Amino acid sequence: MQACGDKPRSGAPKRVRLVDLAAQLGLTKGTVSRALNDHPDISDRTRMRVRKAAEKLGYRPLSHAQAIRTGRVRSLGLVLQVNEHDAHRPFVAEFLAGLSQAASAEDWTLTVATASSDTQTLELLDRLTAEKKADGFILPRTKLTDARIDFLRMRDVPFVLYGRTTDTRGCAWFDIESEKSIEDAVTLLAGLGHHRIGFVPGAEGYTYAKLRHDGYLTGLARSGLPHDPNLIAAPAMARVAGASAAATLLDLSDPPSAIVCSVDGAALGVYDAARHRGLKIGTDLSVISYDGIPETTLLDPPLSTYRVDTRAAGARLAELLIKRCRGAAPEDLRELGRAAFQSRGSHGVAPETS
Amino acid sequence: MQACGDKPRSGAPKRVRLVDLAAQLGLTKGTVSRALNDHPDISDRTRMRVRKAAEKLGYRPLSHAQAIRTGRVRSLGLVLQVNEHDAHRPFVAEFLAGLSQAASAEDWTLTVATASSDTQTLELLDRLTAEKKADGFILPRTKLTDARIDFLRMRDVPFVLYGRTTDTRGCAWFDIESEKSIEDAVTLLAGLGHHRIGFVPGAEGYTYAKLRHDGYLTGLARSGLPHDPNLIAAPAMARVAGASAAATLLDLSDPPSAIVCSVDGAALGVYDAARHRGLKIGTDLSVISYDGIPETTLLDPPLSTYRVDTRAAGARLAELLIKRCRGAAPEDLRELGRAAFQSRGSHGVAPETS
DNA sequence: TTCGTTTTCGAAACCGGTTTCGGCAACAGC
DNA sequence: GCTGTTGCCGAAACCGGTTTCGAAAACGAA
Repeated sequence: MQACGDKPRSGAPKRVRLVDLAAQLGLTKGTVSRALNDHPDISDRTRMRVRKAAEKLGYRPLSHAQAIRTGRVRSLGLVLQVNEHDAHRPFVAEFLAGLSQAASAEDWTLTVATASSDTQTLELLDRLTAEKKADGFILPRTKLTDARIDFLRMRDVPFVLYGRTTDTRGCAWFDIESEKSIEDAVTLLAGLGHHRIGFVPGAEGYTYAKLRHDGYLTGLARSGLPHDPNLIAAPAMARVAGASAAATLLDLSDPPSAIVCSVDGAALGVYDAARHRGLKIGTDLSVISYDGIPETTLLDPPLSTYRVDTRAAGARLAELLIKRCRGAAPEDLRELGRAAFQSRGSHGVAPETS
Repeated sequence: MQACGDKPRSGAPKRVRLVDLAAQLGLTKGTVSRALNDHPDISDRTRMRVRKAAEKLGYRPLSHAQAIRTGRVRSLGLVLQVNEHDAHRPFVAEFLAGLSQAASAEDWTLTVATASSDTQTLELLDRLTAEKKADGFILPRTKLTDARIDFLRMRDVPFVLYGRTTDTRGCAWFDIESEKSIEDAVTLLAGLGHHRIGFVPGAEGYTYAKLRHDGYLTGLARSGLPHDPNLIAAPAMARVAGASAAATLLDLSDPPSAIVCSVDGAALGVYDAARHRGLKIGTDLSVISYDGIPETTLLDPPLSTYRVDTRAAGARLAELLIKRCRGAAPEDLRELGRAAFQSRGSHGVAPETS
């Protein structure tokens, strides 16, 4: 039973402020504040006494009241772009879970906004930084040259990339080395006897698209296969574009016996194109893709793909950004991870007719 | 070219505060503040002059500095529960888009946290309200008796339900009348000659699960069909549970010729169970479901389902909650919407052998 | 015992806004 | 011409914390 004044059945128990706590203890609010924030000029005895009283009275500082002096709101910003390709839609929940869980662990929160264009994304970053709704930002889906990075760099606002970029000055990042996975896929297929391996790139401009493209070429080189530009289709992020990309490959006079896709969304379309031509996935045509979206298990046969642990990525990004906001140098906050291959039924040995 | 002091090439242009703006205008900060907030005791001439200067200098108040006096941080809180059933995962991106877009339109932001249990959800609500990280909360997936509602009601914190609940005191809400859709589905199937229509309920405890169950019963009654308790399977939210629920229905001595699912996730499993028994969906067995997740178009045949415009729902909820935070009575903030039927290939006339 | 440190805390300024209060000037009414 | 409003703005308090500064008290060394 906390010693509440004499309001008998007031629904909302009055918030306890720093001064209340101080009065209760016979100290000044400055002293109490320093005690709670572990300043060295407070005796251990007092510090403990204050802690216990704060606990008992349920004192919790208002974050915006702290922010006014410290300048820090303890919040991570995230501007999601939801329009264009809906390919990354499925990851959002997992990504959020990782971010917010890691943020909560440090008593931070997550401020989310969504934009439908690059311009609107910059406007939102502008507003969020101007009003100081967040201390720093997570930038997903980074491009080779990325306007968000330029903007935040100019304003001296901390940020962490989920991806990489060309101009690395002041950049911290966490990224999955998808290029290694694509390279692996090519090597694996070559080992199964495939000589002609097609590739469906991701959307132009994004760093990961270029890296996966590079990974494809590296895989070919490592396997001693020639590079035929005809085997590289048009970029595709989703089912329909994937189908037409696969169509151009399969209609070649010398079509590939295997196709590697940069993203699972495109692979969905590859299945369509193959079905349409009477090709059986896994025997007539091998497909390996990347991402690990839930639909891949629904396909027949299930799609072999490299699965990204999006939740873990989010968690790591949050940790890095918090460190960055606390003053760590961006050069010390650069990490890479790997996707995990899910070997399922969509790839097999090359057909003999090849 | 703004008249900046004399720092020549400083990367970060110094933030302009209220006092700076006031000094520039030869006014006091109190006057400027009142001018910007449209107080009636400021002349139009001054108000205009202040506005223009604020625009020119790019003045944006710090939201946490305002909050300290006003008590409002202009932020909507959302605690997502991501663990248990991953059935709602696909909606998250759309829901967020709706919420944050409507919030942005009013210059508010969205604070998101994720929990993996009911207890953790309450802990997060506790922390977010204690630190005042949000002015109010959106409560998705409401239950018949919901601890979150009790908690927020007790603390006098504004909230809006995405769903309904039993004890409506102090509750504002927006919800889709899914019970009407389920009722429609049953009626539609009965009209196609189905006499025995099975039902796969949603997870127990959630209001929508009970409502959809009610809708099923209403649909039967309206169609003059008898209610056979054997036709109601165990609750299922996802593919595996859906498959086993469908199995028990299909293995009845007098199995249904149609199955209505409370959620699309369960319907995925119904397809599995049907395939396993050599039943052709759409002819041997009709299936109609609810939600409109993307996977439904991938199925063969595509699943007939009632699609919810999750983005629009999010947008409306944000608008309602902002009104609620501004003092509107909860009783005036109660709205209902409808899902849209996507008639696809998974339902048809009842087989004659029935 | 005395003097210089060190420890510990109170007092007050401070952060950047909002809100209250009071007074001056302009204006109307008689 | 004098008073009573009204319009408009300055001055200062205020919100709830954090941080600085200085002084009293405790401590150690000589």
